[in-house]
Amino acid sequence: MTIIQLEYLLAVANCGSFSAASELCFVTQPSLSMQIKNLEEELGVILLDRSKKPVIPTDAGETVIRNAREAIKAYNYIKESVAELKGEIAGHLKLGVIPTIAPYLLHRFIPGFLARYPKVELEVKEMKTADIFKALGHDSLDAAIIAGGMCPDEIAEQELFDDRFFAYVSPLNPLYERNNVRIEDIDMKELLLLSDGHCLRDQILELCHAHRAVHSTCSFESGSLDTLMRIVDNTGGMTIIPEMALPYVPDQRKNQIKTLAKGATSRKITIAVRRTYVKSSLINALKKSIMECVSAN
Amino acid sequence: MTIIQLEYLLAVANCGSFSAASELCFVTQPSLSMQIKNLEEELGVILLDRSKKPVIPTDAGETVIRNAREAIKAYNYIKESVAELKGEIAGHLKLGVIPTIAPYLLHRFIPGFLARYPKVELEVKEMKTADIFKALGHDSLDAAIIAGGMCPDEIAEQELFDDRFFAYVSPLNPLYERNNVRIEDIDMKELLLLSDGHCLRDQILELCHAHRAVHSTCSFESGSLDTLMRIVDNTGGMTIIPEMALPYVPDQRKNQIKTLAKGATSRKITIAVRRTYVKSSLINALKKSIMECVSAN
DNA sequence: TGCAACTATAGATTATTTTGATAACTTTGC
DNA sequence: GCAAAGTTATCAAAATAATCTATAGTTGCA
Repeated sequence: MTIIQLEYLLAVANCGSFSAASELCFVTQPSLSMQIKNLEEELGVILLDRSKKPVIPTDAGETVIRNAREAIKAYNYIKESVAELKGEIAGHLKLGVIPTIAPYLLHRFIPGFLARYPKVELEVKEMKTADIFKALGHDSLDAAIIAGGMCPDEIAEQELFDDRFFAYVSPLNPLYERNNVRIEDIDMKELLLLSDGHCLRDQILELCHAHRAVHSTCSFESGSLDTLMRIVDNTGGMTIIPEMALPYVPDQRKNQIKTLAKGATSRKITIAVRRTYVKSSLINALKKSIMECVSAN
Repeated sequence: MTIIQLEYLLAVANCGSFSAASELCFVTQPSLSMQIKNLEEELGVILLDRSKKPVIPTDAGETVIRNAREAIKAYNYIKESVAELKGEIAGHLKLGVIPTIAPYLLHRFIPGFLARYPKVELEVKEMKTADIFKALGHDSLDAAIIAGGMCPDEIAEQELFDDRFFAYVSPLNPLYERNNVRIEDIDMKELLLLSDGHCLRDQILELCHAHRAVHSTCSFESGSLDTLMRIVDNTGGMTIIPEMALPYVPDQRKNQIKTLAKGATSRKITIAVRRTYVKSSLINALKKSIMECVSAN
């Protein structure tokens, strides 16, 4: 039983196919098949059910895969601890970012981060929060930038900064006349929201429901805040946007931005990592880069 | 960085010598030296200081060794979990037993245990409690049978049974006339004790000190209870022996055994294992075997 | 039935590990 | 200080293991 065999097994478990896994591992398919066969022979159990499409683990396979993930984590942590000891900021960092943060934050810290730590290979992926938690769980991600506050136990959060909410109101909307919008004045029928699965959507709904019991359906939904704002511009509606989106509102639209009155009208931006065997030196470097470019404002 | 390299490293760390480690790993010394060199090259740090005798780890080596132990544990646990899944009671079990338990318990359960689980390779070692805790820490032992109650945090105990204390009194001693001895009647000058490091010695001292503040030096010390009893027979002294030793007192000496009056006059016999990645199926089998032969009395 | 996509098998090739012999280096005792 | 003993490093050859290419055998789907 070698580390390579375990890595091949995890690759198959992750992508549900021998041939796809072999590409991921940069070997030919027979090579990978052979190693998995050897592993099964040594353990004396069939680990994968090849008759199913996609290939799924057997019960024994589930157990081995679960434990193998732990073992590989501990194994990788050895190299990591040495790098940290040497003070080297190097290695591969897989970072997830939620869609309501990515367009406003990524381009600000990534150039600086890469310039400062040239040995780091950064791989960024835009993902929704639920997928991020799953990916952190089986090491498809090392860390993620999310709106915090509802992490499962096995994920740890480090707070970066607070991100206030603002109303973005169409000139055709009666609220356009105000400079400060009260939550209870918002007409839910005119509130445009992100599509399901975006945590910003849930946060905004929660914000509104805290002030009124009505559960209203929304007239339009989109996956992108920018799209949402453009729709607002051309209808009588409104939406709620985070502070980090403000600089990207065109100047002639700036007067459509309204502050929100009182209450917990903000989200916390955090870095989420799994609790065991994190690439702590890389994460700290990342945190430093983000904090610097945020506080530079 | 392969598992074998890590195992070689741990072997050197455990025995302080390349050549000794190579015997332990069943390879030649050049082979082991080469692999360690490769590991050092890959990690980019010197792990072992060869100038010292015995060879000691560098600071980086300490870190790597610590993390490698964790990784190897997790790695071994994979096989173990499969064995457990298959319901197989098999594998290698390294068991430590303290000297005041070994001669009275081992021979009773070992034959039955080995007969019942023929695939288990049992390796028993008589060790003092402090050494057992250390050995459990770096996997030189899988489990141990000890007198419980003072385990460090990282060691877990499972209670087996209670073992009462009895007085074993010389016919020449005034207490010989009694059937029940009170702790406070014992003359510390006549109490023979095991040599330093035996936990039974500490337990008895504690027992006596709880009843009187005097701190007396003992006139004689031995490493074996049997020796102690033979000395008692031929002097006017006495000692304290555990219940499990009673059947091995010769019949003509049985009347030298006296019960002890009230108080916590017993020790708890427990199985100690480290908290992570234990060979739980093996341990359970062991526990079962011991409990059966103990309750058979 | 036949095509497409997938996994298994086989033999040749390449890479890695181990070995045995030996050299270089440390300690220890005299 | 200088052998003698013990320990680690080096090197080329042999043994072992992993990979590749090519191909055969599956399975699912039209």
